[in-house]
Amino acid sequence: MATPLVVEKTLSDKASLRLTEAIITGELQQGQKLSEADLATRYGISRGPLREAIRELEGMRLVKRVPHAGARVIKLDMTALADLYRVREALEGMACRMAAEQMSEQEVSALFGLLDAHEKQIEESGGESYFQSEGDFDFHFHIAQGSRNQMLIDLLVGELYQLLRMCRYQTSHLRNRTHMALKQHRQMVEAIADGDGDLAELLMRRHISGAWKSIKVMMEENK
Amino acid sequence: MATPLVVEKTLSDKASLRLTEAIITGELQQGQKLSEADLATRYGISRGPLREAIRELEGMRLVKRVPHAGARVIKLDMTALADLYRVREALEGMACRMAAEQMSEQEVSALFGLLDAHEKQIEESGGESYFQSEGDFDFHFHIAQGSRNQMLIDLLVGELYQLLRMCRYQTSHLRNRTHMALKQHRQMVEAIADGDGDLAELLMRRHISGAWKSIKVMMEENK
DNA sequence: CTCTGAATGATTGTCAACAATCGGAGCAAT
DNA sequence: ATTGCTCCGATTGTTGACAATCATTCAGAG
Repeated sequence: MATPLVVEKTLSDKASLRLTEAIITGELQQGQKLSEADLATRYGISRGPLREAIRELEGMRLVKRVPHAGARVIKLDMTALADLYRVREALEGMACRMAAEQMSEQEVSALFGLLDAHEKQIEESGGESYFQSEGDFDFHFHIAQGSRNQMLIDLLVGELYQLLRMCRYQTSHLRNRTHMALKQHRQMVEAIADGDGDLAELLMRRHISGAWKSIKVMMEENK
Repeated sequence: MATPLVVEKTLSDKASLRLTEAIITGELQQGQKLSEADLATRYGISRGPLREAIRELEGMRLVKRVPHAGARVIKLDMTALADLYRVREALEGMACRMAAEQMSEQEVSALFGLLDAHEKQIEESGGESYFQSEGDFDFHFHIAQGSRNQMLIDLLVGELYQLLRMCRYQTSHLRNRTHMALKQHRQMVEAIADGDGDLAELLMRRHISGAWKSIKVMMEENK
């Protein structure tokens, strides 16, 4: 395959990526104002491309912009997180259903392989949660791909997963339910292997609403 | 109500609105290239704001942009439409469930009033389809609002409904199922009035998947 | 005749200066 | 002391010129 090794990117695209990472990792804190002049000089570009990058982030719902007053990083409060998980429940549920209807056998066996690898990682790291979080993204990413629905894929991978990563950074001190999650993932893949769309969607929705309930109580405890 | 009569908007925001309408109404045809210089002079603004507007449309999935090659209006082919209706099924289904769980009595009775008004319109216009299409938007808009989920509302109203309007313009020659749709709307509102989230979601999903099947066969006939 | 590749024109990407707008400090009047 | 006004600095919005990139054309070699 002759894909170019270096994909030429535009300055605003690069700035968009950098800003995205800065927001997700908390380098730019929630609610913080984005100063065009400051960021432009810091990134060594002019304000033109930077403004376009901010417009792009606005489309990804990472910043909110108000005319003549600038852009601010969104605040992921409880309400916003509740909204996010509800939307995920709907979209990922549908993705899981469609994956069950359309994934090839190879993809399904690749999913099984992924689960085994995750299990191994969890055992080796003694329940260390970081790897499982990465593994969780892996899993959901593959399910989304399996739906064959490009709009669904774009919404999940391009927008919601960024917000989810932001949430994970914020709540990284909370231990997460790795074993429970892995078990649920396995159940889903089995439903997918059976081509059982109804069950696959049901399981994914339970998985996500369960995750939300767990996060919610933990956040209320630690607050 | 003391909303300001003249809302000061930025040039790129105005350009964004104009472009959106131009794309939805077909003034800018599907797949057509957007020339920055041409559009800028036509709208009487410079290329800076116009570029930002295009970035915004990209976020709404109305155009696709490729670096150094410009932006083109998306093409709503069968695949894209199928994807769209599937995503709508998931999101509006969830919205309908949440509306059933959270709408106030006043909102529910307002919904009943809306249905009566639509019925009257349909009878008066003898099944004229245009009003029903507008009425359909009204209905789905109110359901989305009733979910109280801002992310869901933004996704549906800000992105998907624009694509849907574009689709309606494209298929306006096809007669649509006004009476069937009205009946289904009424069933949904009754489920919402009962606070029956399960049923409300089920009905909405059937409503949308049914609409898609109907559109699909009509498009295949007329092709 | 076909294919390669260099010149060229058109289009997009970037920049720095200029204009418009907002928010707050300071001051005066009640 | 508080309210309202004015001015001013800071920030965002806009512009036109300049640089970089792509697509096309056309000349020439095989």
